[in-house]
Amino acid sequence: MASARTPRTADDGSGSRRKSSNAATLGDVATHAGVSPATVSRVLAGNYPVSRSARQRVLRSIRELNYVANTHARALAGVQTKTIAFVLADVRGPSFAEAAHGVEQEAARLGWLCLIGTTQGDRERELAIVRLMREQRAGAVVLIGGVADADDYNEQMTELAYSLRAAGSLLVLCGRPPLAPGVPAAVIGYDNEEGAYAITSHVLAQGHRRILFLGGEERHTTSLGRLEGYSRALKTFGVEFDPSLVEHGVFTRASGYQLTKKRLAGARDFTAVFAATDVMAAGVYAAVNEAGLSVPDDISIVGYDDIELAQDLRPRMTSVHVPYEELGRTAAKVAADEDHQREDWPGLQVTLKTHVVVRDSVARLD
Amino acid sequence: MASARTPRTADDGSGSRRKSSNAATLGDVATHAGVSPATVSRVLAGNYPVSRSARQRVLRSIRELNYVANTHARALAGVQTKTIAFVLADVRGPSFAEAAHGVEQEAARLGWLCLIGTTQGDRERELAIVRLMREQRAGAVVLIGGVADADDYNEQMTELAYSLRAAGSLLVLCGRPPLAPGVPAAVIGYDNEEGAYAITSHVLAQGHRRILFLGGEERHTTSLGRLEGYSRALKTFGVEFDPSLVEHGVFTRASGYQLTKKRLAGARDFTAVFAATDVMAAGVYAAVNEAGLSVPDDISIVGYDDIELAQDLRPRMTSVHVPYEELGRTAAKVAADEDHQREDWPGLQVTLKTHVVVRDSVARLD
DNA sequence: CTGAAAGCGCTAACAA
DNA sequence: TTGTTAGCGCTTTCAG
Repeated sequence: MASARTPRTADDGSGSRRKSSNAATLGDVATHAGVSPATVSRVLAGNYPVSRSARQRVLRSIRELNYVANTHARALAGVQTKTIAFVLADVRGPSFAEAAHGVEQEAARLGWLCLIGTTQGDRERELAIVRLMREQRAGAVVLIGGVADADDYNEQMTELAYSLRAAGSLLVLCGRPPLAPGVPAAVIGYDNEEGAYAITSHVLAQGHRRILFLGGEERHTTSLGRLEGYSRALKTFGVEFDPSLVEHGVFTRASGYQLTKKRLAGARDFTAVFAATDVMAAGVYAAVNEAGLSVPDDISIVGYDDIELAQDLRPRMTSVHVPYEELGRTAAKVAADEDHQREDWPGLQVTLKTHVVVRDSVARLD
Repeated sequence: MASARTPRTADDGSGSRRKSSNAATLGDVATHAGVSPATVSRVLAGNYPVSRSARQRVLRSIRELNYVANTHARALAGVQTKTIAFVLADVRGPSFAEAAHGVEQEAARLGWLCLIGTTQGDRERELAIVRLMREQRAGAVVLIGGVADADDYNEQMTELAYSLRAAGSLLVLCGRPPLAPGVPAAVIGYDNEEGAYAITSHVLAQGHRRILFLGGEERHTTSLGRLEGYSRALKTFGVEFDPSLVEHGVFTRASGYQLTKKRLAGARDFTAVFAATDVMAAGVYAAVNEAGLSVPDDISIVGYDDIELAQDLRPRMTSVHVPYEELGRTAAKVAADEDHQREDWPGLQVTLKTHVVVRDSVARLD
């Protein structure tokens, strides 16, 4: 019934400074149930013996007062907040979304909440957000996707890793290269280089020798890794690496489109295009079609990520499958595992496998 | 350089019970700067006069100690946390992602943090998450996308709206029908019915009379709205509504594919398909192609949402454009606006416009 | 302009 | 089994 606290109904409206909400507190529940706050806390936590009758009464009071525990108070009192923060460049990227979904799913399954922040690929903003997350005392901070590498990147990230750990939290790098050994961070990745090597090899095996590589920003770790795989495959096949066949843009459809259009306007000195992401590849398709050329007869195209879109493009696109959802899921699992709080936690590095999915976008050159 | 605080390096490992992190607190800063905690707080808040010299010292100490304010403590002390929670069915839905992006962008611009939760379209889970968000004392809770309407839905959501408001928070319904008038919630929407009416009219105007409607779950508000627009257009054109031309599934590519495949296996008694979402429509394309039929010569297809994919399908798909990003942006703006905390806040309802984007997926029947 | 002190709501010793 | 009692880190009166 009426709680013991003064109901601020009638006397309200005359600006009482503190706008404390009138939600029931643990103390209210205790009073209502005729027990001490500690007892209420104990039935809530369920980690301590409480008599049946007391528990019953408390539970009833909770229901009647519509009590909801205050997370902040709880956090302040020293309980690790079960929230895992994840940070990515842009929720709209299908592969990011897939990974985010994995994180979200697993986190929910484990009863964790997710905090999300996006950076638009801006390093500064990323750093700022991670700091913000630390301020929120998130149980872990998961960074999804590559970044534009810069001289001070490693240093700053390393510092963040330590600072997070000092706060009982954990830095999880997801789809991004590891920091120096010994730095307290978990790395959940897949091999960009390997996948790119495999798919480039596939294209080369079909007889192509002039393959245009469309990458993201020049120092973007993901782009870099894929470019390396590309050039290693070239080497394996005894084809000389031609820097003029490498273009840099960003990981969007528009960028893939622009870049391709530009190249198509010049001498057509390539027979295939390897777009660093499927999304970029969609732009390549559009530009090639617009130029009145056919895929794969005139230009072969391959992508990377194997998002759903790859099956909707016509002809269906050959791509490198990356288990993004599992990546996210694993990240969440690691984040939620309290093991990493142990003094002697050895760090963790998981590398997931990728594989080429062959479809119809590469022509055999004879 | 070296901080003044004790580095917990050597003497550690002997399990100190409370695993309080060694992060600097406001008190530490105060001591370091030789002022009182209150002064530090004032400097931080910047809402009260503080002498130049004191401010200088405090600022320096903050920097030197690498101090980060504890959000939870702050929240507990009564400051509204600048976090806006948003809840959606699945981050992977491109239209949701777009809206989420809008929320995120605007929130970031305003200095707010985003909390995210996904429901997989499960009503129970949605309710649970909103409660969780309330527990987090989020400044606002934004619900993105429709839900499967049920008898008690309105009642429960209304209760939530009041309970959120009581906690100084706000319920924002985004792309979902309003609750009863007077309920303290903001509604940012677009007209599902109108858009569906427009695009169905377009198809009818091209001479089609038998249009298969592929919807989501039967009581899903979004699906429902679109179905209504569909049947109203039919009526306008004097075409009788045929329930056998309506199929229900879920808003995924796979569902669109299955449904279409099933219908294609039977008598082909339709010349066009209106998929309730573009994502479903992609599945329709796949099934139609697989059956050896051509779009739009054999089957015309239209979608709804106008996501990027619509331009990548071949032929490019006619669809209803929904300003999802703006939807999200508006939601965030409303959420962050403290106006809604006023006693006499009148509620808010915004309806954004949609429009049909005509591409190449509808054949003219003569 | 500054400091002391009283909480915000909860948890976790420590006693009983 | 239960209650009492300190805090967690910050904000904000209320006095200087």
